[in-house]
Parts: sequence; C-alpha cells; structure tokens
Amino acid sequence: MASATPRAGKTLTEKRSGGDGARQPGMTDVARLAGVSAQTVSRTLAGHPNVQPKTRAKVLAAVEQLGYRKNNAARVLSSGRSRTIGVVTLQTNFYSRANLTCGIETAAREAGYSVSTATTASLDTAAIEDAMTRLADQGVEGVILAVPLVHVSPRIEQLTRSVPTITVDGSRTPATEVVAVDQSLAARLATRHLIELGHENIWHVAGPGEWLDASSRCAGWRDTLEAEGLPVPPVLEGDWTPASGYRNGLILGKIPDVTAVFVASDEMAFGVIRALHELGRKVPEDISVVGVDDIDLAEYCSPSLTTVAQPFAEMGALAVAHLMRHVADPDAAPAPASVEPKLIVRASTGRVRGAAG
Amino acid sequence: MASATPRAGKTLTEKRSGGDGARQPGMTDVARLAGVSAQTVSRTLAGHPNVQPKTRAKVLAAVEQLGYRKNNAARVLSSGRSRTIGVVTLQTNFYSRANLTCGIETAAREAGYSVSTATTASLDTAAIEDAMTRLADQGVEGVILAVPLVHVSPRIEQLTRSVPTITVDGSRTPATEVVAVDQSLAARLATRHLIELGHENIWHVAGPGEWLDASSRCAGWRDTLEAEGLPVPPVLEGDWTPASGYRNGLILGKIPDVTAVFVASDEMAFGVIRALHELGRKVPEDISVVGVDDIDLAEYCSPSLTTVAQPFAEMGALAVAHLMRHVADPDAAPAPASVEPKLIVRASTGRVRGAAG
DNA sequence: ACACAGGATGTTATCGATGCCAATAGTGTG
DNA sequence: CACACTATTGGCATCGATAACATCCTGTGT
Repeated sequence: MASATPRAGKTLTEKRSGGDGARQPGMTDVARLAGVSAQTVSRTLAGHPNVQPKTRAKVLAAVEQLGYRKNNAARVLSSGRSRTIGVVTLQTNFYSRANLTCGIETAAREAGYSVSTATTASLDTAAIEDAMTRLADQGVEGVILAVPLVHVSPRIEQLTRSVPTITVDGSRTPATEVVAVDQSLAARLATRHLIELGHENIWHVAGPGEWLDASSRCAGWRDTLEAEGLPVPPVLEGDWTPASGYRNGLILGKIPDVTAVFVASDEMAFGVIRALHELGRKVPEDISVVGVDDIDLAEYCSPSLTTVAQPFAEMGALAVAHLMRHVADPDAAPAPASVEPKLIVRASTGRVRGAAG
Repeated sequence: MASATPRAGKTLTEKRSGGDGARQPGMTDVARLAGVSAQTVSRTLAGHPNVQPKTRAKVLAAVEQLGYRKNNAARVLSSGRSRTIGVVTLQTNFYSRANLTCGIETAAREAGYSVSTATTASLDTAAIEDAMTRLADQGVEGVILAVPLVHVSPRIEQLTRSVPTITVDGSRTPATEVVAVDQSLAARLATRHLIELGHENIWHVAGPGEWLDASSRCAGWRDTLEAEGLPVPPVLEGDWTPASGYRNGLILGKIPDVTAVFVASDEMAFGVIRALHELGRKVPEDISVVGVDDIDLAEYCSPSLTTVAQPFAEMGALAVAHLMRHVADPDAAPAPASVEPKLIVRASTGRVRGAAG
C-alpha cells in the first residue's frame, strides 16, 4: 500500500487544481527556477539589503516569468504581522464617514497597510464589541474606532488592550488614543460668529445626546452664550438626518424671537432651512443658520450655507499616523491629537434685523 | 549542546510575548485543557455535526476559559479559503459609494465574509489594476468592482479570470458578471416625466463621458426625445460635482427656450438649481429640474428635488449574492442582473408655463 | 452472539513564507 | 600569508489550523 505520504501529495495537487491542473506557483518554484534557495527569494522580495544585484535580478526574472505572487496568509502566519488595520464605522452614510474612511484608506496604503472595515448598525455596546471582535479575529494589527463610544464596556476595554486602538472623535478609553476635531471650538466659532452679527437669541439644534461630538458642540454653544451673558434657550435634539432638522425647523420657525440657529450638522441644517422656508421665514433675513461639516452641497444650496468645516481626510491620515506609532511601540504614551475646525461664512447668516449697522 | 530545537522553542516564546510573557492560546492549548485532540477542537468550532454534545461542551468551556480565538491566517493558509471579499471603489465621496459599500458590507457579513476595501483615485487603468492587485495579493476570494471601467486592460482581464469578479454598474468584461441599475430606464423615466408635463425643450447635464452610467443616462434621454420627435439639444457635461452643475446651470440659465433639464446626478442638480436661482430663473416655474440618485438631501432643499432613486443598498446585497454564487461555482454561467430605478416626483418639476392645463 | 455500519476522535502531513543559525565566499589588515 | 571579519546564501524548524486517513467504539440485524 502506498499509503500516507504519497497520497497526501496527491491530495495537495487536487486541492490546488481548480479543475485545470494549473497551480499557483510558490516560493519554492521561484527558487528552483532562479537556482537559489527559497530563503533568498524571500529576502529579495522583502527588500533585504544583503542580496547581490545579480541574484536579485535572477529572482525577479523568475518571479516575473512564473507570475508569482506572495501568499498573504502564509506571510502573516509566519511573520505574525498582518499589515492590516481595521476600521469600525457606523453603517449610516454620513458625509463624515465617507470622507474619514477615504483619508484612512489613503494613509494606510501609503504606510503599506491594508484596510478591513467593519460597520455597526447601532451604537450599542454589543454591536461595537461585535465589530471589533470581527476585526480582531481577522488579525488586524490595529483598529481605528470611528464611532462615538458612550460606555466603554469591559469587553471593549479588553480588546483595546490587546489590539492597539485609536478612537476618532469618540470618548477616551484608558488604553486608547483619541484623534478628534475640537468640537467645542467648532461650536464656539459658529456661536461667536452669530453673536458678532448682533444676534442675541441663538438656538441650537443638537445631534443625539449619546454622541460625544454632539454634546461637545452643545457645550461649546452653551458656554459661549453664557460667557456673553446671553440667554440659553432650550436645546432641540435631532438625529443627524435632514428629516430631524426639518422637524425641529418647524418648531423653531414658530417661535417669534428666534433670529439665529446653530445646527449641529449641515444635513440637519438643510432640513431646518427647508422648514423655515415653508413657514415663510427667510434665511438669513429673518433667521440666520450655521451648520457643521461643510459638505459638498453646502455651497450650492440657496442660500449657501455658513458652516464649520471639519478636516475629515486629514483626520483619517492623522489617525493612521498615530495608530502606526502605537503599533510600532505599544508602550508609547498616548498623545491625544486634536484638529482645528474652520468657520466658513456664506450666505445663510446675516446681521440681525434692526441691529446697528 | 541544546542546540537547534530548544532554541527555536525559545524564539517562539520571545516572539509571542509582547513583553508580559502572556501568549495567545492556540488550538492545542484548548485541546489539552479540554482533554481532546486539536482536531476535535477544530471540528467543534467549525460546527461539524459529528461531535458529541458532551465533548462539544468541554471544548467550548475550554475555549471560554482560555479566551481562545482562532487564528485567521492559519485558517486561511490551511484551508485555502480566506472568507474575505474585496471591494474596489473610487476615492470620491459620492453618495452612491457610501451607500453601496454599506449594502455590500452588510450582505457580506451575513454570508460570513469580511470585506477589504481598496480605493483608487482615478479611473486610470493602472490605478484600477493596482487596486485589484492589492486585493488579490491579500487573498480575497472575490472582488466587487464598483468602478465604471472603460477599457478592460489585459491585466484586469487576467485578474478577473483568476479571481471571481462582479462589476457593479460598469462595463461588462468577458469574465465578469454585472449587477447594475438600468440607467437607461432611469433616464427614460425622468425624460418622460418632463414630457408629460408638457416640456418640449429638455436639456441634459451629463456625467463624465467615461462613466458608463453617465453615457447610459445620456442615451436614454436622447432616445426618449427622439422617440417623441422632440429636438435633442447639445449635451452639457459635468463631473458629478455640485460645482460642475453650477457651471452648467449658468450656461443653461442664459438660454431662453429651455424649460426643463434632466441632470445626471442630484449633486449636480443642486448646482444647476443654484445657478438658475442666481440668474433669476425660478424652479420649477421657469425651468423644471430632475436629478438622479435621491440623496438624503433631495427632499429637503428648496424646491425639493424630483429625482430618480437608485436602490444602492439592494444593489450591494445583490452584488454580494452574485459573487457568492460565482465563488461557489466559478464555472456557472454569468447572469447579469439589473435593478429598476424609481421616479420620485417632488417640487422641482412642474407643468410647462402656458401649456394646456 | 457475531459481524458490520457508521459515528466519534486521534494522528500525521501540509499549507507557504519567515526567522534564526550555520556555512561559505570574499575582503582587508598586521 | 594567515587571521579576522563581513557580505551572501542555504537549511531547518516553525507559525496555527485543517484535510485526509486511521482508529476505536457503539448499536443493530440475523
């Protein structure tokens, strides 16, 4: 009986052959063709310095000829490094998400890393745990948590301890660095702008309270008003959608004294403006509106939207940079980074009616 | 001399220990603790039926106790299946991209697959080749090409042959299935709607000519006009951005006879409307505007935008379904799928002025 | 009661690349 | 001219899980 060994060899062949007998060439195949050892092939491909140009050329030629491609799984298994980072985002198609992941992807690629995404439908601790677990199981070297964490569950805590994690615009966990836009500053810029235009009754349509950036913006708005000795009206809360902005706009438009609104996102601001329009209150003549994000459309609605721009792409790059540093040296001290937002004045804000020119 | 073997053992330990001596438990550790073989652990975790409940329980308990997690790289290497699919998209933050990837991610997860993304900055053949190569090197089992391919280079051809590929809304390659929205229908719906409102001079602001969906929409618009015996005005071309819509809107607004415009995307439509507004031409009283996409904001601008909705999320799911089928049976005959868009009438279109009521 | 089918579990080889160490070749110095 | 030293290259074990094969054990039919 030609039992175990030969049979295993045959099995191998069958496994690889997708039906046509061809097999992906391996490093050994390349090595044989080039007349060197597999090890030398590995070194050549890894860009190791100590390889003679002549040898390198031979190897590269063989690689070319066979159409050889490195097997990623094997490389990962053997080296223990996956060269992949994971990104956790919300499933919603917010402008910010699209831009952020874009910046992350680009920066990661430049650092020689791949990106694996895991989205979560909700801010549920369980859902986020699940997303992070999926990434961890995939063997990512680090994770960028682009969701606003409210509670940090023990499980998440544990995960962030075993996998370097950077939180973007979220709450800070003990083991996590945070890269964030200074949301409080964004709110102050917007509110101050309105105050400078003479407004004294400035309302706020906020994002969901569970979101850190929503509450930061709210706080920034409140602080600015209080610092100026202006009244702080009740907060209206939306869910980031234009529809929620619209609903709140309908409420706002019926309140006589309101002359300005700081809305926590451009999308909601669109809804607010729409509602005000329907109620016959003109923007900016009757009411000034400021948004946050500077989405592409902000400049092209009527009136064009005054807003606070957030450098999403740069944030993505920054997050990757921090993550790389953290991956390289897990013991490095966390260095939270914050990026400054920028006020962009357009046509949706104006001097309060009747105010001194 | 305790030479080679022991030393290698030590190396291992050092490699794993991230400084604290703890090591990720492996399958053998679990097996030892549960008092079974590694194979049984594997079977249990793979949900293999032939495992006694008692044994399964022991294994699961051991897994739990050690906090064991399967090593993905090892699994992939040994099984030859990565359970990962790749998605190639453009870096631009178009609404469609965000929604599509969302649908893909969700569907993939439900099918037990992970998603790895690769974005390309341009439609360059080289850039797309690069993105696909990155994914292929990562060992994805299939690829969803969510970019509109113009030319299919030999290299891409070759890649699609070795990796099951589904193209979304792109041109059809020999080895590729296509899942697409019927863009021509979208254009016909929009154009017919305008015709029914009495418009006879219907212009079109198209997307970039290299994009298949742009040219399909353009063709659908042209065909409909010709079928009705209406004049076919010159095509204005934009680049999907609101800014390009604005530029074309400025041109359109100065042409006296124009009473309706079919714009190839909502974002451009916003720009067009904005320009018309600035020129003092009212929408829809003077000019009716129809967009395509039904972005979230379409309903909340003034006037709310009549548009043709595209079921992006469903398309993503459909693409994944087709890909899974293709991965399971690479020899299956391609079955192109097409999804129907839906006209959504809002306030940016109206009867042509002076037309019979 | 015995043989046999079939379920449950263990054993072995292997996936493909890399890290460490050994071996060899080539260079410079006293 | 010998020795030390370094630049190159090869050999071996190994990462952790799985497929195929071998084995053992239990229940059932005649």
